[in-house]
Amino acid sequence: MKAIVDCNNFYCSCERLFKPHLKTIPVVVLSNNDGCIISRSDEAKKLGIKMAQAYFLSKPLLQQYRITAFSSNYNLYGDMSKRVMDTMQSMFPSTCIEVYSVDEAFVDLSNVPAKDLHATVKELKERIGQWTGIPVSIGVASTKTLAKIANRLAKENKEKSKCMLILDTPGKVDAALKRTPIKEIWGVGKQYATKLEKLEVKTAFDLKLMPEEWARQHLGGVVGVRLIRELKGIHSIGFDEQLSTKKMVSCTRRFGHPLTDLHQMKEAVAMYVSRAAEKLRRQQSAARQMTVFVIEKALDKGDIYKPNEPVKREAVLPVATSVTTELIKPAIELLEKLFVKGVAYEKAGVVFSKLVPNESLQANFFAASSTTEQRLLMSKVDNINFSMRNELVKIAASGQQRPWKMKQELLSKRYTTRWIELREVN
DNA sequence: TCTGGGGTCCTAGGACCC
DNA sequence: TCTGGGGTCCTAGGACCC
Repeated sequence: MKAIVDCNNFYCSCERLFKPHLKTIPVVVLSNNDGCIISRSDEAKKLGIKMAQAYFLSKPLLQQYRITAFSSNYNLYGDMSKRVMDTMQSMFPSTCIEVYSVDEAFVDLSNVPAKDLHATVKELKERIGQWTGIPVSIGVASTKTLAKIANRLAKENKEKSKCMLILDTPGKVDAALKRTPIKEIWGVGKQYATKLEKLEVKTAFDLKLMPEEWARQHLGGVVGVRLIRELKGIHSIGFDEQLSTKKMVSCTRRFGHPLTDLHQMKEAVAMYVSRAAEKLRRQQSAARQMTVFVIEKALDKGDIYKPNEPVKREAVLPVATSVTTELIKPAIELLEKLFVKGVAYEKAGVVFSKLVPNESLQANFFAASSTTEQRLLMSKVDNINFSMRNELVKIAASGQQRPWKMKQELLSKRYTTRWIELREVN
């Protein structure tokens, strides 16, 4: 059996942890730039606050119901996520845990005897709650896809399920599948859902009965076939123990307000390069290729917001590197080629791809590769930035004033990772 | 004024090779 | 009146996830 452990309304739960008076008050957390709502407490959901709603559009509703909003505080969420995962490791070997996202992990329960399943799951849930203060829901079934379905149903009625649901008989599985609309299945997005509904395939149970051949042709080939098998209880989606090293890393952001000035754009891009390069170094790899893109400010058409397509340029680097200074130069050159005077831009981004692990770096005979000193410098910068304050040490090209910086007007403190921001108890 | 950011996997099709 | 048949590698684009 496999379990999915999912933190309830994760970002909101993190915010509440250090503000106990918010326990019963509806809470939402905003995306970068305070753009839209990306996490809602149960109370906020009940009041009709929708996921991904634009913040400025929902403001009246938030005020009307006295909903508390926060800017996203990824330092806090990242640290709490780690604590939750560590707690799981206190009960299971790390080879049985697959961290799937910041707030979710799969656990392989093959070694837990059927009779102990319920008690084990209950203990896991309670221990995470006790040790970290984060409430979680756990779904258990024979495949990952079914476990996700179980988890969703557990959340649907928390009172009754106590945030746990184990689908351990064919009868329970089918009942669960019949209660699951097609669009709620893990792996079925909007496109597939529309396609399926036209064929009167409306629940997960209906999909399970579809022929695999049909899925092969109309549901993304092997992806669709795998999906149907998983619904049938045939384990078809592998278990990845380790956090695998990423195949691309990026840093892309909307500006605080649209930019028309090349100089400011350069600062922003230099900043994004620094961030993405840090990610490269953290996973000990270097990039051979980079892409820079910019997005022109969308016309205000009144009704729905439709962003413009990104305009991009790529560069192949002479040698793979993760040294910020070596990456900024080509990035700025790409930006200069992309930039058009008089155009207002709302967003830019940097993507590093063709990543190679540090240990297999191939020196290019014709290009000087990063010296040991440069790498050492980078690791010192990373250490200082990590232990002190974010960006205490930064590359001069990324600017001092930063008029392009994103908005974070409702930011909470980094209670768990900065001494200076520790919560005080009077 | 204000609408997130960062990833993955798969497929089709083109270029090229023998 | 009908163009060989495999391979491989690469890229763009589509779909999905949280």
